[in-house]
Amino acid sequence: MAGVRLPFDPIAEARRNWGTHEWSAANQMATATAITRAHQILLRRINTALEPLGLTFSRFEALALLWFSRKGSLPLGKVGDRLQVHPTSVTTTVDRLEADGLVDRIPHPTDRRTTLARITPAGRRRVVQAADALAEIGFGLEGMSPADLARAEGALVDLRREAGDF
Amino acid sequence: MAGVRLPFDPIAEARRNWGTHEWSAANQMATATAITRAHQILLRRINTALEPLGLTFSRFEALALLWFSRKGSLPLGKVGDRLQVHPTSVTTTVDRLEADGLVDRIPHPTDRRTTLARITPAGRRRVVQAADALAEIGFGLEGMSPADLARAEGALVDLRREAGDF
DNA sequence: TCATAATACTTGGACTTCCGACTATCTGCC
DNA sequence: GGCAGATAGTCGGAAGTCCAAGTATTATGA
Repeated sequence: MAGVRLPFDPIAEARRNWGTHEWSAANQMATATAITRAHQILLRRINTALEPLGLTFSRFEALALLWFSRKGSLPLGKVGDRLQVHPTSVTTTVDRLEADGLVDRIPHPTDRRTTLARITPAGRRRVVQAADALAEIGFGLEGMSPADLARAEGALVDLRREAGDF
Repeated sequence: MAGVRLPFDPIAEARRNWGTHEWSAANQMATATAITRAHQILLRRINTALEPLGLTFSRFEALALLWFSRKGSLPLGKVGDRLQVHPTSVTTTVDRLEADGLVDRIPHPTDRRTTLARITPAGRRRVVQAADALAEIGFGLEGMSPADLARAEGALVDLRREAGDF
């Protein structure tokens, strides 16, 4: 809805409707749009690069999380917390990874409610290939200078922290 | 996959695998993650705020685009171009808006292939309420200072321009 | 002129995400 | 000890996204 050179009237009308918020609201709208578009671009490029490997970005994120973990396994709930997604999404994602033999489910040693997702040797090989493929395309961020990368990351830190991302 | 304090070994391992890309790749991964998380946070807050109005962010975006347009109507293809979404998504979105009486489909005056989506009076009333509701929550960006808003927007400009967003 | 290519939109299918509801298990406190 | 409430994961359903394929219409150029 922006990115989209907005004609003149609408902005004025929007400002009238938004009352005293006008300035911040307009800026927030512009930034929200920019983040949304950037995410769309990113996701499309990343999924395209991952597609030959039979992965999607969300499956890659889960696999990489296990890869990065000390033991190569994590409770499903922890995966959801780290990736900030709903428990249901974790179930689906792990289902797919398990069907492809990249991960398996094992019971938690002491808590019988808990299931661990564990990366398999095939999963480790695959995630390395995927990381390679993503590095190749600059994680979808080609077009951003090193300075822009740092600026974007820095500007988003407060939002993420305030939302409990870390 | 980050946001997620990464343990030590994995980073070193990733760097070995990513060969000469190490520096930029690590920064790109961090930024890609930041954008992804920011988008998740944003989308969740916005959809929550819009839910009582029977709208979602994508439906709001389409409705706002028509609201902002000079004639209150646009070809479906144009809507997709502006919002950077697949034609199929436009069809679905307009279907929903039309079912709710916020938009209607009318034939293009000269090109019979083309269909125009036109915002209805009810649609105009609804989009104003929605814009209000979003201004109320700062478009999901509460937590970001004015300086951060500008920084984020500025940092993402090149990415979007290079990807043909505007 | 008229066949071929391009454009506009829709349909069907696959994938991801979320929410609400449900089962199983653990924890805490009377 | 034992029951109430919290926690872990899964299932069904709704919504969004995309791709591939199909129909209709317009544009191109030999």
